[in-house]
Amino acid sequence: MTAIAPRKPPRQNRSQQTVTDILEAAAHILEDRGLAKFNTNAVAERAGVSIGSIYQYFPGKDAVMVALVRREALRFERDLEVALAGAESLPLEAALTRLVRAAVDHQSAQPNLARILDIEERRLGIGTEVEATTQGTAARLAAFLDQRGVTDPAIAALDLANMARGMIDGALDADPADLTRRIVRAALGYLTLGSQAAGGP
Amino acid sequence: MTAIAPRKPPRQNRSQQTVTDILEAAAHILEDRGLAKFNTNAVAERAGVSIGSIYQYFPGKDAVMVALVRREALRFERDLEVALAGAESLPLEAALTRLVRAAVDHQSAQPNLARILDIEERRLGIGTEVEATTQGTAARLAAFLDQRGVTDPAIAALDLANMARGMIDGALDADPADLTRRIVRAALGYLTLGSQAAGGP
DNA sequence: GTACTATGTGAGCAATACCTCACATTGACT
DNA sequence: AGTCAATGTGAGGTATTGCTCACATAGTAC
Repeated sequence: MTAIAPRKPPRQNRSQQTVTDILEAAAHILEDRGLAKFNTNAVAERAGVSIGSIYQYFPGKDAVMVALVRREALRFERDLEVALAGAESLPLEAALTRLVRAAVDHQSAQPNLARILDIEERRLGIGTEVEATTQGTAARLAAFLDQRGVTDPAIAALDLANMARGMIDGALDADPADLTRRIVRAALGYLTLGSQAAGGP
Repeated sequence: MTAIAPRKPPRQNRSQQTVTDILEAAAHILEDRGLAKFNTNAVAERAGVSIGSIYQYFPGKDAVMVALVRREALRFERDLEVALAGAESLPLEAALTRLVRAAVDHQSAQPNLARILDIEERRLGIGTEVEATTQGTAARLAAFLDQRGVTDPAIAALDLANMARGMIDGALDADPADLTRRIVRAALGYLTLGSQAAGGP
């Protein structure tokens, strides 16, 4: 069928490796030195490639950021999937604990990177392709909540994710002890407490 | 007493007004055009002053940011104080609702500004004077929680603040309806649920 | 008017950033 | 060895930014 077929599958091994190197370098720079030091020259040097190579695989600096956001989002989604594997029969609190622990672990591994990616995701997300990837995670969480009979799974998924993110970001370098349990407590309250609870004097 | 007294009180009216203009311009630029467009030239133009004037009252660009963070933190603290005035006799949920509503209102007024200031506060807070101002708000919240007999008021104050901030930031431009009630539910769960609740099958 | 200080101005410097492009290198295939 | 396309290089163009400093203006006291 292909009238103009490439004569052979062009070896993508090298280039794929270069792309990986660039993303790895970008991640390390963001984690270790912050967003301000994240520039094309630094990334190229850390990756062991020239600046030109970056622009061979990415249309611009922001595209590297987008790729990083997507990669990390996919990894996190995979972690969530693992945490939820076989958790259908667990009681709500136990299942929530597995979810929250996955989130805490993910953010703990590279806290600065995770924070920066959250911020950049918002900045780049206005009208780009980033949202699609991130919404996969939200959809997975919403499905879990739906199984549990939560009234408004989509909104609840968003709220719980934002809640956990906020608490983790703020507490990681302050009071990390028992953080998972604290978050689970709040999540349980959000999910189980009725609209007007605890009114008595 | 004053051996070397200034011969008269130097009129601070003009300069005070210039400082206010600069801060107001900075706030508007951050809210309307984002952190990337926040540069000295833009601030000076928006404020109707020259670039030199900025450097007459601030040692650098970051100092403008710090001043903005402090101003907004003070305003928020004042809002919290108002919300808590006469709330001692209210039941926990009602008092929490007043607190959360104050936070939601504050972030809703200038959501982008609030988000950016949160981020910049963290970036600038490493070793500067910003922390002192922000910790005032946390201390006020901790005192409220202490009155209610909360076990670990300092940590709880931090957790609740981070929780609310995360949920508000994420939901403001998605599902603002009932946001206050949703946050209160999570906060109530955090505060009232025992360490190991809801275990039964 | 004169002197003096406080306040305001903005052209331009130094630094840095993103990105281009003409060129070098590599490696598969003949 | 020779050819060709894919891949890699990095000096430098262009643009922007934070900031300085020599100067102008305004207001007060005499």
